[in-house]
Amino acid sequence: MDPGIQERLDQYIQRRGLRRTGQREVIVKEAFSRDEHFTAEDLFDRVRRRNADISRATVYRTLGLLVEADLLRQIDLGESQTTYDPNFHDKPSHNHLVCVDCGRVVEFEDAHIDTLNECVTRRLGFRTVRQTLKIEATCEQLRTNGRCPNLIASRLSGKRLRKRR
Amino acid sequence: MDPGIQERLDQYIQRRGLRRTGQREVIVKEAFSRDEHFTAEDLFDRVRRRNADISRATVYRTLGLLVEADLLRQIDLGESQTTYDPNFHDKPSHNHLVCVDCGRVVEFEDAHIDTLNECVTRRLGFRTVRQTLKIEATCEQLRTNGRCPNLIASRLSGKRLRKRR
DNA sequence: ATGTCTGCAAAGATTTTGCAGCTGA
DNA sequence: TCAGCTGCAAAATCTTTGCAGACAT
Repeated sequence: MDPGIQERLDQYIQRRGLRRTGQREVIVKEAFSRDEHFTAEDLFDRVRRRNADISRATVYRTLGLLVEADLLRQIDLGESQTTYDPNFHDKPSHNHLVCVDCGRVVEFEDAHIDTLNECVTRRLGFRTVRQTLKIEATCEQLRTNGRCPNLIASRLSGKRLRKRR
Repeated sequence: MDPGIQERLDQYIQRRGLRRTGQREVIVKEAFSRDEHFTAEDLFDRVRRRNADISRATVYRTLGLLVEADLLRQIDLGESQTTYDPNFHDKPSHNHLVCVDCGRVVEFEDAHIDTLNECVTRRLGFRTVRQTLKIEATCEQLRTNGRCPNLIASRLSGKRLRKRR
């Protein structure tokens, strides 16, 4: 886990007169231990696997805290559960491409996109606070070769995107 | 309401062997009677106001139908209820700017954005199916003049954005 | 000391679904 | 006719909350 995360969280906690607790420590460590997106339930399961004594409510409350502290971001990947993205600290302005064939999510940054969006926003009389770009796309390999390595991998791991409920 | 909507819906209904019912007619007419975004509950209320005999379940089911038929699009404006956008038929590739000051939503199109995103997608080995760009921004007028007409208007109508639950 | 956190269980909000009867093609 | 549609109420899903006791500072 990027040590900057813990540092920024500590600052946030201090500034607001909150408390550093064992539960928060475990949850935060787990949330940022991988750079995968996750849902509240995912995280609850992961936390349970290493420490059986944290309640679902605390996980939800800590997620709220991390979002307020701007360490975690809620993103919309088209699923019914809220998804959290732990990678905005390293890549503060990244976008998401979701493969409709296999559900794989690719994160990418592009300065041109940021610049262009900023221009459009200015022209409309606003100033950008945050932008969210999601591209849903099909895999070109699957299209031309009839198969795509991600599709196979995702079938094996059961990771195809659920439909919005 | 754009007559193309009804036409495309009829086609979809025919192709899939579905039925044209009175309830669907009312719901569809109401959904596309304005170009505002709405939630299932909003639409249910509007429908109720003109015809007291349609159930919430039918509204939900019809919304699902309209999304499948690609006449309505689910969008993420940061609220807890699913929001539907009836304007994708007229403007198939528009984006959303949400003012964080007043909650106003501005829809805009920009060919440059589309082109650029398409390029990036290609470079990543995919082909775009759909893109969703949401820009959260502050009002420049509010910033420089200390006030913004939309903020005032939105306060009057109680339309500030709810926080994600 | 005292205001924050936590776990629990209950409540809340939103959406989906099983079923019996109704209706459009 | 008969598959699809509807309303109803119940269920399901996801998230929040009130409360009493525990804990951090």
